Amino acid sequence: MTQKAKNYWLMKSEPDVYSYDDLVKKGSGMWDGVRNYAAAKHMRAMEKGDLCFFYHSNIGVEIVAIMEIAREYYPDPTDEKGKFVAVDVKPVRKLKNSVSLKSIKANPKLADMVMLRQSRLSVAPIAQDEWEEILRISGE
DNA sequence: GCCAACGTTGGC
DNA sequence: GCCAACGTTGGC
Repeated sequence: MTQKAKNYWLMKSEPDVYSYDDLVKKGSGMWDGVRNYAAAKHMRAMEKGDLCFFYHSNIGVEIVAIMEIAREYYPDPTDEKGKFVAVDVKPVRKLKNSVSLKSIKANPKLADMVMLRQSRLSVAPIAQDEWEEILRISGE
């Protein structure tokens, strides 16, 4: 049974630390280690079944895949102070073609994306029309 | 490796 | 509660 996603997100990871292929290998993953209040706020708003782009920062610098929120937020076990949260994710599929930051910046429809306005934010919301535009660019 | 952007910390 | 100093992120 497929649930319709209510919200769309984007999460960044450095692929030499944790890549989409690592997530596929494991089957599912815990998204932990976020130490930024704005990012944590977004994670708290995530609902099971929401879809999320997997973005590779530093190496590649592109959106490579789609994943799904498999479990809503819970206290991040790696945060001793108990302030931050983690969510569980599972892979959905790789994009047919990765969407580079360059092509996002070049697209006027994507100029207002949160990830461009706040480039250092590791977890960002995506509007539905932005989501669809990125899928279109990726050749889906 | 550099540097801009920006979040966090700590003194007052 | 302000703000300067500092640390971190992430693109290039």
